[in-house]
Amino acid sequence: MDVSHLLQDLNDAQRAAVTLEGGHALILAGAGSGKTRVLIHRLAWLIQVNHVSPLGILAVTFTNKAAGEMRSRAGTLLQMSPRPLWIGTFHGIAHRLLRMHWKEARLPESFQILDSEDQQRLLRRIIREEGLDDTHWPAKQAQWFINARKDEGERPRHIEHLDHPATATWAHIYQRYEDYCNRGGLVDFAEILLRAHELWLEQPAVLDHYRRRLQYLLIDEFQDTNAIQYAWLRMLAGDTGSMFVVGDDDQSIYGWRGARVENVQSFVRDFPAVATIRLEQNYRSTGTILAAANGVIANNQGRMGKKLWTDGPDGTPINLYSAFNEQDEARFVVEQIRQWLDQGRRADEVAILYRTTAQSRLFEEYLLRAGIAYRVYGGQRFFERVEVKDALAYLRLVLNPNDDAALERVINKPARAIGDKTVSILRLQAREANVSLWQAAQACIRQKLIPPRASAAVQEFIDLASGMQERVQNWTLGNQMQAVIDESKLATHYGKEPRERMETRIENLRELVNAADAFILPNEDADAGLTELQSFLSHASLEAGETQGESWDDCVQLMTLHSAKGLEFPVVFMAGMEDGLFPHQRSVEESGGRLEEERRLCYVGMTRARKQLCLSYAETRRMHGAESMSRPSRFIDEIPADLLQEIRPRLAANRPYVSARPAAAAKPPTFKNQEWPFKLGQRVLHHKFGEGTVLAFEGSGEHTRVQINFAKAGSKWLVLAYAKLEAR
DNA sequence: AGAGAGTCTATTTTT
DNA sequence: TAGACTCTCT
Repeated sequence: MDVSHLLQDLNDAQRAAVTLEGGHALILAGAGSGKTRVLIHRLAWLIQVNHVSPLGILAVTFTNKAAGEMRSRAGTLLQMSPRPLWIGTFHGIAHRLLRMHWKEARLPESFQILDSEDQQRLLRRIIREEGLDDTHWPAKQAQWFINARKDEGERPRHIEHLDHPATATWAHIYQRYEDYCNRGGLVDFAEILLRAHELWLEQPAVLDHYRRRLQYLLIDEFQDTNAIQYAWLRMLAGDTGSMFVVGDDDQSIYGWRGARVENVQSFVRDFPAVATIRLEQNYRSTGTILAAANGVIANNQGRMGKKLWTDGPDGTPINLYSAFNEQDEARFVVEQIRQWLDQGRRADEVAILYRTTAQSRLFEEYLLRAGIAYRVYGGQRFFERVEVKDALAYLRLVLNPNDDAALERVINKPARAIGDKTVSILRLQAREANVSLWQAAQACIRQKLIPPRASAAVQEFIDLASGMQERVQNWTLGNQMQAVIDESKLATHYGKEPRERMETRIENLRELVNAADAFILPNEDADAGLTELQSFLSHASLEAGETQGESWDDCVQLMTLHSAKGLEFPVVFMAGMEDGLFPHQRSVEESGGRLEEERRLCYVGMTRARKQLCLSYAETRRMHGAESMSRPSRFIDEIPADLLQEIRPRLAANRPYVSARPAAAAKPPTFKNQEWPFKLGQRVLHHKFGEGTVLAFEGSGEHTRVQINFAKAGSKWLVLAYAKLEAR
């Protein structure tokens, strides 16, 4: 067979990686070095050259998006259906294992997945139920504690230092939470991984089956694996499996949620004869951008070592803008984008990256005002919307009435006179008898433990749910969804909200029915023995859907530095480059390599840019309602100075104090007071805001601002130099 | 049950 | 400062 297509267009290092003979491999793949390409070509190489059965390969990624891309690219390259390949996220694959081996994993067949919101609600309830004060014991922290333990593979019984009172309490909450989950057949995200690990630990026969079958393991973004994921991989590989691991220690930015860069080093230690290959040639950025990024990351200790290079052009210098405040920064960035667009370039070639989500707001404001289309990454996803989750909760009850999380969510939604009082009696009963709320509810009615009125209401709810269960059983998913929404009368619940809010909710429910209608049971889920309903619900939790269904085309991209990982843009703005914001204060204060992680984040951000990179910072920023001054990010100092070019506006905004920084560029001509082109009270015309009256001037020289009362837009302060006012 | 007042908190996010 | 959240009162 001709396999030249597998090696064409690969550089030497890439080729070496793809064609490695057996054994284990660590591919240290720098940003933009063709990492995904190597992974996919390796996969194809195994099949087409080494004649490995597609069934013998497991490829693991972190996000559904990455898994999807890998699947489709593999299909294209191999010219075959990627169906038999096991490609998926850690969670997706672990989930599949649990579905196939629910008995061995000691789970009920219809176990449900709790997303983090469900988990947090459940925890809040447990904490209150335990009589703990939830200001001292916040659910969020409990969630953090439990997930961190699970990520380390620890059950409550494993937790030591029970003599430490706080830890003892958290462990106790963990235990109670576990009881709840087991009772209702509920599994959170961390639990999926932990269970899958325990499944193999406790069922040698199952492990043996998969060890024999999956001999070739390809892992993407290895630097993001946590302890349990690594343990799971090691277990699967055993002594015979072959690991092909791709990652970049310099792009490890998820330490705060349990990722262990050390796994990269451990890998080399734990597996024999690991071949290490570095991919350092970069196909994305200009020489200048790479030199700058290299300069920054070089300040980190204990790296595996890697230096990106390109045989492309050096490109333009990195721009640096020192803004007076955050408003000025946003104004500047948007104006730069305007200029870019005026050159006839596309908006979707531009990204604005920032450290914290809150920073997006100002940019949105200014973009909106400038009439430039934009898209903000992150935010609420479809299957996480309240109304969608409410409707799904009913569906979950249809599948498994013991799902306490679902029952609690909707038992009084819409209001059916089942108040807190009643529900807490149910909880108490459930806890005492160690049964689910559903069972407890029936017991309470039978034993007359709740007053007659409430009892009737609860009975009504039980009838509703079991009625749904019976009737809906053999219907199509879409009809089930519709029936559940109709019969629950959820719409009446939202009916009381403001009109606009209500309409979107109803619209989303309609969309949910459409999604159910359009849902096709994936083959792998069918193979795992899932019903359509089970599969749909699992999908809703494991891939909560796109953030926004909005159009994707030709918008300026706004996102945090974290969510920019893996993406690239011709033009990148990194905003808020201030010490305290980036690196974030919390990371500076905390020990444990947090600062180095911030530096890696900076490295990730910079290497997103293909042609142009522009950094900006504000000397003063309004945060949490207070004005604060800060100095430029230390990361800026780490960029070789000759690569930076400071951008000065023709006229800067008003500065209340003199910057200590030396001005790099010569100052452009400035206005003097006498040269004000307008008089107070004069009528002026603005291209956007229309006609108005000059109310005041502020500042002088290049800082001159002018206040104008516009007939339509109201009163505004504008920087004179930018306002382009016309006298009337 | 719902409005309105008061309180608290503010890093990053996927599954 | 603003938004989410809780509590209180009707």
